Amino acid sequence: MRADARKIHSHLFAVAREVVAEQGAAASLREIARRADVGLGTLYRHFPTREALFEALLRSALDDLTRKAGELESTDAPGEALVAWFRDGIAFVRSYRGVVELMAGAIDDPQSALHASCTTVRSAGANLLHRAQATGVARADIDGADLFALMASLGWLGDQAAFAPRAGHLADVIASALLTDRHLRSRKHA
Amino acid sequence: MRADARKIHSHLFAVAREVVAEQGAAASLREIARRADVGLGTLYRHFPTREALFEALLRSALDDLTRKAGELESTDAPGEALVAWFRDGIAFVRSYRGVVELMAGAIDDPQSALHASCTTVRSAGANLLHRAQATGVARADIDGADLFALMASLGWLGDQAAFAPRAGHLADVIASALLTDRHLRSRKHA
DNA sequence: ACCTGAACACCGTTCAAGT
DNA sequence: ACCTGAACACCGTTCAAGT
Repeated sequence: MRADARKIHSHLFAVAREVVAEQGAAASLREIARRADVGLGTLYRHFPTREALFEALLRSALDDLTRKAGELESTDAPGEALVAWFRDGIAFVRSYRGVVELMAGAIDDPQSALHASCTTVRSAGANLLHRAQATGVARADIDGADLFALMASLGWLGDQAAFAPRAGHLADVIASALLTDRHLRSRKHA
Repeated sequence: MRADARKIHSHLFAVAREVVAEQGAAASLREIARRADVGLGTLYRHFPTREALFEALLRSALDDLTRKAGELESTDAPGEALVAWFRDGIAFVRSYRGVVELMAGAIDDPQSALHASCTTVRSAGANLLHRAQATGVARADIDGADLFALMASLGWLGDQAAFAPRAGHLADVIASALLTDRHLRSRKHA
């Protein structure tokens, strides 16, 4: 990439982060180009799709989330690790208002620039889930895709003004539903 | 209303139902007017907002849902009634793809034409929830707003192609989380 | 009393023309 | 090699003009 292009790229990235933080994932691409003082075609050249832009915006938070799953696996008990990561996952999908819609559309679409990111998150969660299921503390009738869907639905709740105040509490309710009685009893006795 | 206007009104209603069934709640209003062979301003005259149109489209299904809550209260045990109505509620919010977003926006906005419809649904559910809580079969730490939010989130899952296949199963998982151990034990012994 | 559709202010996406 | 912005095909919403 030419030096001037690299400069525009990072400028666009910074402006996009700002606009998306303000207006959410449905922000107008025209508005981003406008604020960056760049032709609309230039934005498309650097980020050919909305998904490509978000892939860039989310990359570092995504890497953090994947790393976190590994850490929790070595530091926490299976049930606690699963629930803690579930919360981190919800926080991640709430990085930007509306991003969860983009992720829901990408998880089953190999063409999407966000596809790999989404499947990585799903796998990281599936690992923690399987570990918790193997020790009998997580219910056996859900899989990694279910865990991802539940995370997404809680992210969506947080995006809706009317539901956001209760989203945290509902995350607790659902997190507890991931665990088995055996786990819940053992925590009471601890 | 003049006779010709009444005729156009019911024609618009029928065409809107058709287009929305095909394209979801985000369908273009222009497209509806076009297919109805009516000026765009005429659509706006009959249904001044998207919410007003959906209020009309959903009215009868909404009435059914409210009546159903009363019926279940007199025919079913508190826990079973709650869970059965929870499923009906999810089916209702799934009447049309994307309608759940409209409802989420309306529940806390008294200006919305859908506001009354949404609060009616929420109340009907709250009654069944309170009854189940009074007999100790539903967990005490959720309220009618939580129940409504959970229904909405499951409706949203059903709207996402990637999540829809598991939405039914996830509804089971969450429905069971609404109930207490006491209820679940009593069912096992039955 | 009711209907019409042009007008306005926006979108996303593409691509010939410029530097 | 890269950037530009007009062009195209859409939106939602309003409102003067018509019947």
